[in-house]
Amino acid sequence: MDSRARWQVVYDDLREAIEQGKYAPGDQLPPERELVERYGVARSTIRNAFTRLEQAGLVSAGAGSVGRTVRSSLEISFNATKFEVGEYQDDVVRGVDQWANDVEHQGWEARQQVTVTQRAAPAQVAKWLDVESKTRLYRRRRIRSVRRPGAIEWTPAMIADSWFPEDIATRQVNGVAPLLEERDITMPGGIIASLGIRQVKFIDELRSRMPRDEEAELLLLPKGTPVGEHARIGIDDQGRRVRVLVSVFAGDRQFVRYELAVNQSALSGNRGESS
Amino acid sequence: MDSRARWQVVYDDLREAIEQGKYAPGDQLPPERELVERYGVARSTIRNAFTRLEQAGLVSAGAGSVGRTVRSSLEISFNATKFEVGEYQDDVVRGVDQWANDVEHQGWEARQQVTVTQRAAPAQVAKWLDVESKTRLYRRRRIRSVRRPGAIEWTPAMIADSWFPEDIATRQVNGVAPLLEERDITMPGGIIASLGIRQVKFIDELRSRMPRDEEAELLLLPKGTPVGEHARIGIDDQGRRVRVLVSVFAGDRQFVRYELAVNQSALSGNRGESS
DNA sequence: ACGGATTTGTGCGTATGTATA
DNA sequence: CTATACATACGCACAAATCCG
Repeated sequence: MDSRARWQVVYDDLREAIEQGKYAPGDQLPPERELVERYGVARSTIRNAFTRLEQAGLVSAGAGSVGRTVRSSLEISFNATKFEVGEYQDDVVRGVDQWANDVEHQGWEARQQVTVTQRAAPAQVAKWLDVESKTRLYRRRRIRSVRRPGAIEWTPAMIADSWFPEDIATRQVNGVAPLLEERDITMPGGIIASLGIRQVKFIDELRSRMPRDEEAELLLLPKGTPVGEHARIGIDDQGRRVRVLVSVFAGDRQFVRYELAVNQSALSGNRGESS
Repeated sequence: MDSRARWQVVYDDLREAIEQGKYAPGDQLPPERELVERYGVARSTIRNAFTRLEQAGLVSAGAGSVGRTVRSSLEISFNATKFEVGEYQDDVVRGVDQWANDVEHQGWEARQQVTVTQRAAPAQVAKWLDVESKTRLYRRRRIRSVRRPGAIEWTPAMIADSWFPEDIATRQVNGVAPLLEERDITMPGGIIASLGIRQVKFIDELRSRMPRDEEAELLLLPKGTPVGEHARIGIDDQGRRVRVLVSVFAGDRQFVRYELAVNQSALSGNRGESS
């Protein structure tokens, strides 16, 4: 009758039940033992179905009496056009940067932890900055976390790594090199501008990929959760690539937003759009 | 000595070998049977390790003599600022749209298959278009594929679904409704403009998520491959949301690119950027 | 066109370890 | 401490896909 594999029958049933809301986000799913009885199959078959539900991002697991539960998504947006490019009004007095500002407008509390290290450029970073691979660079890492006001637990939401060539990272203002300070810093116009660098253009690249092991650990990612990678390359008025900001965020917690005004003259001169 | 689980020893060894290039993209990995002997563990333990390598996107599998192979990435970029917004010059005579144009500049051949259906708005689409859920809409789907010149096989790269309200989808030019035509259409200024609609603003949302079953099938995604979802909402001069273009692409084949000019006046008036 | 060899896919049963409430 | 539930691990058997001669 049913040509589907046994694990797939279980998979389809559970998936349908979840999508129809019979199990709400956070609900506990039946334990393996119970499904073994209900379907009359081996435990490994049930586990196969669950493994795939985890891969599909619908279910997460924890040993003990938590069992398997339906995943929920937080859906925080991050506006990449307002960020740096546009009209954001930040609060230097409160020491809040633009990401935090954006997130707080959506009803979250935000914080970040900063670490600065010197290290050889990974291949991809070298390509972005247009330098030799393994050039010594400075990496300013910010682990950004959010929580609902009143909540106790912080949820890590983003790893934001800025990479700088040595001469830029070590530039000083008033006797200190702000990019090397391991704390949350805000400066009028942004740190980079305060160092006398005029960024005139950004190139953004956005990718969807599976996390590296380190990222999965830092972001507390359940198995099978993809990440978004947002790389912003800053180019100054000399055409030099002065830094790249690589933001890695959990796909189930955050998305990126752009707002673009249509260039009417370009559009009318344009030809052939097959929307 | 080694507190790692047995499967993890195998996982770490293989992962390191792949990352160090001992197995190049496309290379075949040792079969399960051989690793069972080498490590002296059960086959299910080896399979556990491989399952996680597949989840991490490093390895893909196929029964028979193909065995397990190291995955490669194609890395096609897709410029979201030039697309519709910017200065692209397309070729109406050749009937090439902007996506194809972009891809062909990177040395690929491109084609797309178009299907148009009428259907109830899914919840997410309804939110994007700001209409009631289940409103009848038209969906214009384009399956976009690429290949290297000279190659035989087409690789599906993107599912591009445009959703329109009924009154817009059925609008006619010269007696035909171009949005309902199931073929590749290009028009001067784009189809939408030719229908008398002036889009003045786009809102783009980008997400990283696991594919739905249908998407995995259409894009021939190996297990554990995430997708990028790029939604472009078009807003006309009345403030109406006239369409949403939802592009779903394989994370291992394509990424999105934006080029942004920095608004210097906004930036200098801006305060507090903690790059 | 077919058959055999290889390799992964599916499935069973069982046992023990580990995390959680 | 204990019951529950998932994690890891062993071994076995047969099915299905693929490639090659």
